Amino acid sequence: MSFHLRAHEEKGMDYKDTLNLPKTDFPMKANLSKKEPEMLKAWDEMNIYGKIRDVSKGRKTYILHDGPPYANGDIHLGTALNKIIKDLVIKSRNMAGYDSIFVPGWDCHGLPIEHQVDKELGEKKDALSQAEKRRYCRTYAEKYVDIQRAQFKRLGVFGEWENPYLTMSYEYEAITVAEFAKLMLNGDVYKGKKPVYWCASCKTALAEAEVEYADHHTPSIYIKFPMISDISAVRPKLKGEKVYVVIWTTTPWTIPANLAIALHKEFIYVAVRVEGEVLILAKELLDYCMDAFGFKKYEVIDEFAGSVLEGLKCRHPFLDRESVMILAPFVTLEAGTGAVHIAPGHGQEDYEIGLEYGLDNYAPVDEDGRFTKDVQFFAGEFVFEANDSVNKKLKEVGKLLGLVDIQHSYPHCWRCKNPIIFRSTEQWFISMEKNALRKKALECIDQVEWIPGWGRDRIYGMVENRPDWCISRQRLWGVPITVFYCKECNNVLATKEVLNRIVALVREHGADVWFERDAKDLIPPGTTCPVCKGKTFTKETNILDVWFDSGVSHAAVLEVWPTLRSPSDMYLEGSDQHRGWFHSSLLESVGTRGRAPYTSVLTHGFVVDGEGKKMSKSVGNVIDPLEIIEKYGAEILRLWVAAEDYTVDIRISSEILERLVEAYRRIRNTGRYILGNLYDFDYSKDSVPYVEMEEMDQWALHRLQEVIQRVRKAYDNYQFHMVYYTIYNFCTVDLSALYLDVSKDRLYTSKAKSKARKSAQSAMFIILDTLVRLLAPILTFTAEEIWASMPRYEGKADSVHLTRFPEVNPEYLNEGLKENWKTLISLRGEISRAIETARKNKVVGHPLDARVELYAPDKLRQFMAERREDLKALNIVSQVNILENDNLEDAYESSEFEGLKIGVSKAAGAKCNRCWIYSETVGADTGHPTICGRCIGNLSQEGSR
RNA sequence: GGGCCUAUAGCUCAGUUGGUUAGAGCGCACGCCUGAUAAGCGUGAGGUCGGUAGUUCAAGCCUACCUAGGCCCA
Repeated sequence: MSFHLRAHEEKGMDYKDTLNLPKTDFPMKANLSKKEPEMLKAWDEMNIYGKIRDVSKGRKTYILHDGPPYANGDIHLGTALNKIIKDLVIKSRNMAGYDSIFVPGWDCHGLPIEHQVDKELGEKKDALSQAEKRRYCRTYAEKYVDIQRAQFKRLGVFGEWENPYLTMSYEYEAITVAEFAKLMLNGDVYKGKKPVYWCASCKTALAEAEVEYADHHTPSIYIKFPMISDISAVRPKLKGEKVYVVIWTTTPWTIPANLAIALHKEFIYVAVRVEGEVLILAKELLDYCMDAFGFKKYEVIDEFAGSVLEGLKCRHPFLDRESVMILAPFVTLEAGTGAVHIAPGHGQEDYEIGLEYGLDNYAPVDEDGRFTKDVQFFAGEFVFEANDSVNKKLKEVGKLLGLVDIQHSYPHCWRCKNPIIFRSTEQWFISMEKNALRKKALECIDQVEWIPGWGRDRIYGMVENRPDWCISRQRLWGVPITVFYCKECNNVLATKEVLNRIVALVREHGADVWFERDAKDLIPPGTTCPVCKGKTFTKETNILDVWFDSGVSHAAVLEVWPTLRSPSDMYLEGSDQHRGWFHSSLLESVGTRGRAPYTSVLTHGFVVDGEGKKMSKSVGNVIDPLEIIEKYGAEILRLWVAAEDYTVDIRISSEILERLVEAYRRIRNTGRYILGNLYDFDYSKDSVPYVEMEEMDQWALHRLQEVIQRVRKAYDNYQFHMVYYTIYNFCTVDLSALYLDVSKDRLYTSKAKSKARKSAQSAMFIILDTLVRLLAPILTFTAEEIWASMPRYEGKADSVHLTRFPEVNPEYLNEGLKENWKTLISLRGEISRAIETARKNKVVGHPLDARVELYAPDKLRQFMAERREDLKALNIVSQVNILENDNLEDAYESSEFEGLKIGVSKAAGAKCNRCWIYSETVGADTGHPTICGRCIGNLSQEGSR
C-alpha cells in the first residue's frame, strides 16, 4: 500500500510537469518604498516627462494651472493630496489624447518666511540692510522649494520640476509690478484710512487669510454714559432725571476712541430708575443686566423704541468729548445691553456705520499697539495692558457698572499667534466699486464651471460681501508698491513712464533694486512732480500682499510660458481657496482683463482623521505623508487619493490605509497572475481573432468594454474614486473570483498551443493591456512595473505613460451574450450555495469532488441542458446532469429561480491525476492508468484538444 | 453668530426624476483548496440610511429644526 501511494505521488509529479502552470518573475511582494525610488531614477534617466511631452505634441492642449504652495516647511497630507489629484488630472488628460503640461510653482514671498528668517537671524537681523535680509529670505525660500520639489517628485507626480515658476523670480516680480501698475493707472488703487487687522508684534497689517481665531481672555465691562441732551424733549416722563445709557464691551481699551453709541431702531429700550439714577438699556436684557450689576430694587419708568434716541448726545465717561446716539442694524440682544459702543477706528462694522453718520475715523494707537500722546491718561500704554487702566479709570469716575472676565473667540496673528487689534491706518486698497470690480467679478463667476457646483455659491457670496482689497503690507520680503511721494507736496507719483521704468529695472535686477537704490536712481531722470514741479521724491515703503503675488500668476506664468495660455482650463485647490487664490486671481484678472483666468475650478475638501476631525498638532492626530511613503510607498498614498471622494472631507486612518494595502495587493496579484499565464504568449503569432474565441473569453471582453466605458467617463468627470472602484471590483468579482478561476482548467491542462488556451491568453492579454493603461494615472509605479513585464510586441511603448487610454471596441460589445451569461452566473451562485451545504455535510471538499444534478421547469431546464458544459466549467465541478424529472431528494431549493432544485453528490469515477477532474475514463488507458481520457488526448503529440 | 458643505453596514463607496424585503467590495466569522500559495475559492452574519417633526398613498432621497463634523468669515 505504501509503495503504491509513493508511486502514485511520483506519477502525479510527472503529470504536473505536463501542465501549463503560470510562470513569472513579477514579484508578489511589491516592496514599494524600495522600488519606487529606483523607478523614479529610471524615469529620470529615460526623461519620461520629456517623452510624454513629445508624444502629445500637436494635440489639443489642456491647461491645469498649479496654485503655488508656500515655500516653507515640508509637504503635509493636504499638499500631497492636492498635487496627487493634479497629477491624476494631468496624466489622465494626456492619456485621453490631450497635450497637458504641468508647470509647478511656489509662492516665495511673504510674512511667514520673513518671520522664520528673523527668528533664525536672531540679534543679527538688526545689523542687516533691507537688501541683505531679503537675500536671506530668498535663500530660505530656495531651500524649501528644493525640499518640497523632491517630496512632490517622490509622490510620482510628473511635471516641469526643473523649470517651475517662482513668484520671486525676477521676471515674475517684474510682472507683479506691471500688474499693480495696470490697476494703479486704471484708477482701481487708492490710498485710504481704514481699520485693518493689525498685528502689534509683527507691526503689520494682516490679510484676512493671515488671521486665525483662538480663545482669548478679556474683561467684559458695562459702562454708563451720561446723557447731555435734553431727553425730556422726546420722553417727557424723564424730565429732571439723571439719565445714563449703558453699554457693554469686551475691549475696554477702545473706550478712549469711543465716538458713538449704537441702538437698534426697532428694539424696545427701557428707562429704569435705580438708586436715584435712570439707566437706559434694552428691555429684553433688563433682568439679566440688573442681576449682573447687583441691583435688587429697580423701577421701570419709561419704554420706547431705539429710534427715538437717534441724534441725542452723551458725554464720554472720562474724556471731554461727546458720544452721539446712532442706529445700527448689527445691534443684537444676545449679550450686553442692546446699546453698542462704537469706535470707528477700531472695528469694521463701527467703521461702516461711522461712515454713514459722518464720524471721524479715530484710532489713536501707533504701530506698536500703544496709545498715541494725545490720549489723555493712557498715552504710551500698550492697548491690551491698558484694559486694566481703562477699567480703573472708569471705576474712579463712577461709570463702571460691572466687570467680569470672559473667554471668547478672538482674532490672532497666524504667525506670532498674538492677539491682534483693529486699527485704522493708511493703507493701499483695490476698490471693489470704483471700476465696478465687484459687479464684473460676480458676472465672471457665472462664466466659470465650478466643480462641485456649490463652489459657485461660495465664492459668489464672498465676492458679494467682501470689503475693498487691502494690498499693502508693512514688511520687507515681497514686491514693493512702486509709487513715490513728492517731497515738496507729498503728492503720489505713479505715472506710466515711472512705473514702466521700475518694471524694467525689476526685470533686470529683481525687486531688490527698489530697496538697494534711492528714489532718484529709480525714477527716470528729469521727472518732476505733476502737481508742484518738485524734483525730489521718496519711496513708498509698503510691499504688496502675497495674495497679490500669486493672484497675478495667470499673467506671469500662463501668459508668458509659450506652452501655456490664459484663461487656463482649470484651477484645482482646496475649498479654502475660494477666499484665497481663486478669489485673488479672479479679482486681479477681472480688474486687468475683464475675465476670469480659468474656465473651470475644481475644489477638494480637507484631510481629516478617522473620526472626521481636523488634524492638529495639539490634538496629536497628524499623519505625515512622508511616513506613509516610508512605510507603505507613495503608491498607497496615490491609491488613497483615488479611492476617496475628495469633494468632501477626506478621512485617513491606519484602518483605511490597511484596507488600501489589501486592495493594492489584490490588483497587483491579479496582474501578476495574468502575467504568469502569458509567459509563452506572443501577441503577433498567438492571438486568436475575437469571433473564434471561446464564449467565456468573449464575455470577459464584453465586461471589459463596460469597464472602459465607465472608467473613461469617470476620468472625464474627475471622479477618480469611480475609476478605482470600477477597476477594483472588476479585478475581484469578474476576474479573480470568476473568469480567472474558471479559466484555469483550460489554461493549465490544454495543449500549450491549443486554440482553447490561446483564446484565453488573447483575452487575458487584452484585459491586462487595458487595465494597466486605465490604472496608469493612479498606480503610476505599479502600472509601469506590469507594463515592463508584459510580453513584447511590435510597437510596444517604452512606458505605459506614453500610451493612450483604451477605447471601447464595438466589436467586443455583445449584449446577447451578456444576458445569457448573467443567467449562467446567477445559476453558478445557486450551485455554489448547494455545494456549500454539501461541504458542510462532508459530502465534498473541493468542488471538483462534486457531481451536480439539476432540475427545473421547462424553459430553464432547456437552457441548462444547452449550457451543461458551461455550468460544469463555471462551477469547477466534475459532472453536471440535467434531470428530466423532479426526483431529487434532500436537494437545495433555489429561491432565486422558481422550481430550481440542485442535488450535490460525490462525483462518479476516479480523480484524474493530471486535471483533478473526476471521470469514469480514468484507468481506461493502461499506459496512463491514473489520468482521464481528455488528458491523454492533450498529452498526445497531435490533436488540438 | 453668519455663509457654503457633509452625515447610508467596522472601513471605503453605490443608491437613477421619492415607489416593492437598502446594494458592492474589503474587513469579520465559518469552511474549502494547496497547480496565483505571506496567494486563491465558497458561504454567512453585519444597517431603525446622524436625530426629531412634517409633506405624501409612499422618503435614504423633499421641507423644517436639532446634533456632530469640515471650510470660510465674524
